[in-house]
Parts: sequence; C-alpha cells; structure tokens
Amino acid sequence: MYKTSAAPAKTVHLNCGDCPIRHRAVCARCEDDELRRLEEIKYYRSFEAGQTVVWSGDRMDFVASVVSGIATLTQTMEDGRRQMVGLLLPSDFVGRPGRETAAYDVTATSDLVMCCFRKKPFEDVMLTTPHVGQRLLEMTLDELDAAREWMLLLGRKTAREKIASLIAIIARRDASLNNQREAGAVVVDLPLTREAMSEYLGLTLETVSRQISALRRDGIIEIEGKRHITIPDFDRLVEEAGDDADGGFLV
Amino acid sequence: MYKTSAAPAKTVHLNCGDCPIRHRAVCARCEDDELRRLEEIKYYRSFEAGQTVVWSGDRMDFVASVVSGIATLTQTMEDGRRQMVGLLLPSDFVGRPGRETAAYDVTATSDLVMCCFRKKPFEDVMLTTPHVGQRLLEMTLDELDAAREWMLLLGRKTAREKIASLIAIIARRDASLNNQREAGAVVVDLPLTREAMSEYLGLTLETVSRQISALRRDGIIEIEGKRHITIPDFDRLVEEAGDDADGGFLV
DNA sequence: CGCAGAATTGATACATCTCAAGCTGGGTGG
DNA sequence: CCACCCAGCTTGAGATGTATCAATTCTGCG
Repeated sequence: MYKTSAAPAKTVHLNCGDCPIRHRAVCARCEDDELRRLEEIKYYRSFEAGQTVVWSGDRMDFVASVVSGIATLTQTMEDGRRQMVGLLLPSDFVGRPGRETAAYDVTATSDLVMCCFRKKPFEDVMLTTPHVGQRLLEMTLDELDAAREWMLLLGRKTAREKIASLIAIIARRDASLNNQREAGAVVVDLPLTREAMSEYLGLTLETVSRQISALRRDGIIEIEGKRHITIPDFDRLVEEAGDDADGGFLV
Repeated sequence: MYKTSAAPAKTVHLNCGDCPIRHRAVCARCEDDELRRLEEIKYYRSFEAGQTVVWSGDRMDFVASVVSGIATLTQTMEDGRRQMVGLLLPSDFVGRPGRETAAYDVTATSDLVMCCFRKKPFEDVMLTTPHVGQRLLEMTLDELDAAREWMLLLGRKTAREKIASLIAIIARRDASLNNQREAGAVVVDLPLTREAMSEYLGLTLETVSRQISALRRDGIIEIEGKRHITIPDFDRLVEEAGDDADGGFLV
C-alpha cells in the first residue's frame, strides 16, 4: 500500500491463508473450495484516515471485510445531527447482500484496508454454499446484540456512564482482537476523536471532554497525550459504566 | 389460568398452511419438506397480557415466532433503569440459535401466541436445509437496520420527535402487517402503555404523557380514549419525527 | 359505587447543551 | 529555526429540556 497519496491505491494482494482476519471474518468457516471462490472475486481497497468509503444513499455494489484499521457507520439527520450506529474493527463486515445502496455513511476513522467482494458473485457464493451465510448470520446476530447493548447506553445511561462504557468496550474489543488476557492495568489507545466519541454516545463533544476529565480526576483512568489511556483497575471502570458486574472479558 | 377470553389455553394446533404468518415468518421460504420437519417440532404457547415469557439469564431451550399479539425485549440495569430493545409483532422471531440462556426479558404486552420450536431440532433443520437460515439472516439484517434507526432516535432526537417517531413506526408496521395502503387519515391503536412507550424511547412516562398532549394540542394527532389515535396528516407527523421525508410507507 | 391502575398536569431540580474563550501540540512555510 | 496556524481539545458560564417529586383526574371493571 503506498499511502501518503490517496486512497484506492491497489494494496498487496494477500493470500487468504495468510490473512490476519482469516479465522474471524465472514470467511471464517469456509472450506477450501469456498475460499477459492471468494479468493477469485476479492480485491483490496485502502483508505486514509478521514476519507469517506461511501455516502448513505449511494450505490454500493460490493460488500467487504475490514482487514485493518477502523471504520464507522453514521446516520445524519437533515439538520446535521449525527449518530454513529456502527464501529467496525478488523474482521467486521460492511454492506448488506441484496441491498443496492448504502444505508449509512461509512467513514475511515484511521487508515483502513478492506477486503471487498463484488456483490453479485458474493451473493452467488452465499446461495450455492452454506458456510458464508452461516457465518454472516452469526456475525449479524452478534452485531444485533451489540446494538441492543448500545441502545441501553443511549437511552438510559448518564454521560459519565456512557464514557466509562465506551472505554470499557474499546478495551475489550481490543483485547479480544489481540487475544490478550488482562493482567493488572489495561492500556488502550482511543481510536476516536472526541467528536467521534460524542457521535457514538449521543452527547456533545464538550460533555465528552468534561466527563473524561472527571474520570481522570477521580483516578478511574490515566491519560497520556489525548488518546493514550491507562486503566489501573478495570473492574472499577466497569462499575462506573453501570454494567452488570459479571465482567466477562470478551464482549 | 384459562382466561375468560384469549390467552394461555393450549391453543388450536394450526396447520402451517393456514398460518397467518406463513409468508413472513422464519419459515416463509421453506419448501414442503422443510415445512413438514418444522411442523413436527413446533408447539404453541399462549401468554396473557403482562406475563413474562422468559427472564434475562434464564435457560431458554426454544426459539419462536410471534403468531399474534405483541411482545417486548427489555434490558434492566442493576438500579432498575429499563430500556426496551425489541418490539415484536406477529411474524417476528424470538431467541437465538446456539445460545443457551435468554439475553433479555421477554414480556407479553398483549395477549400473545407464539409458535415455538425446541432449539436443538430447530438448529438441526438450519444445518441440514438452507431456507430457514437464509430467511433468518434476512430477518436479522432487517432487525439490525431497525435497531440502528432506533439508536438515532435514542441518541439524537428530542422528546417530541421521539413520540412522533414511535407513532409513525407503529402506524407503518401496522399497515405493513395488514397490507394496508394509507389513504388520507391513518388510524392506530397504540399497543403500549405510557410506561412501555417511555421504556422504548428512553424517556420518563411523564415526559411521554406531556409530549403526547402537546402533539394533540398542535393538531398532529387526535386521541380517543387512551390508546386510539387518528393521524389526520401522516406527512406532518413524519416531519415532526425529524425523519428524512422520503416516507416509504413500509419500514 | 368505588377502587386501582393508568394517565395527566404542575412545580422545581438538575444534567446536559449551547455559546464562547483559551489552550496544546504538531506541522509548515518564510 | 522560529512564528504561525489550525485541528483537536479543554474549560467556563449560562440556557434549556427532561427528570423528579407530588397531586389530581380519568377510566374500566369487579
């Protein structure tokens, strides 16, 4: 990937066998023959931080997996109010088989590489072999659960609880991606600006900033620079998030 | 508990061919042989308005379709704050294949009839034939879209917009279930108490009440009794909801 | 008839938003 | 190499929308 310049630079063509998301993405369950069919129709696209992948309402003739980097799904109201409705990390899936146009703005929040499949051939694979559809169902059910957790956050949590929840969510997803197990202090780099956090949480960015400062004052988190966060006691953070304390470390 | 009228009496065992949700539920795409397999493992359960179907965390060894009536999925925080995360109308699906315990409280909001399948045999059908899984994926993707719309409502809409949105959503789902096309004034019966509405919208029930009164004062809606609503101008309601005005009548 | 659950309405409190000013760090061009 | 600039962020003061607490008022039903 030659970066500096713009986006859709053709990236290295990875062999699926070497793919970092091979065992988590929509292709996770594929047999060799299915994988070969996907390999034939896949292509990579790269985006720089800040670039828009597609606009809501635009024609979208591919579906894709996030290979590396972070993307967001956002809805916008006519007067400009914005709500993030999806936060996509590596292995997450973008797009909906059977749909012509994008339903949300998709934005690269960091430098981003996606493994894309033209929609029509991908749909053919889904119809003729079982494992892609099965895995996609599983992933969609997981996303639905996450969305419902998110709805609780948006509808009922206080600003402080929202911030604590977001930090905990990111820490957990991070750990799960890297198969880390927690051990004492947890360290995270926020992949979002304060504004993106406010769009995730249904707050203003001023409130986000204030509540982060408050959590720092109270010793729940420590901050270095703007984005680098240390969580000395993860359970304490989870308490602040107002979540049931079970605290399974994976989402 | 056989009640004067409707509910928990062991219901008639419907023939799938005569089932009112045959063409919309998870079985919609089934071939004759698949339908026969489902028919063998299905059983009906009825609940009275107000009854709990399962509690979050309880073992749940079935999945089900709502045949008639209305159910809700709700999450509860330790201190009692509650957020509805699903509103289930006839043909909607409850439960998650592959999951042992219920993730949410499921409550019958009206008298309710569900068509249940024991989980294990249902999963077998999903593995050995394609159409149930395909339909379930489609339905889950629809629910995810609905959840994301809901997130916008919870995160960014004002109380007035939330109320207007909810009325519009119910009117649309209602129309879609009955294949009605709008014509002039739209009439709906709210299937929810003010409290349930407040749990849907992330508001208090007092605010719900006040905003309904305000919409009535402003002529956006007319009310007869507590629940019966007439919408003289549906587009006007949609404007109040803050939604993009496209107004496709189906969700 | 009278009760109980559901809904409305009022007065006040408070969390978050809004508007505004200032800070910080990293990049850039003179 | 420094001054400048700008996006991202922080902090403050005041406005406002919704929650909270507290009475009433409806309404259907035994």
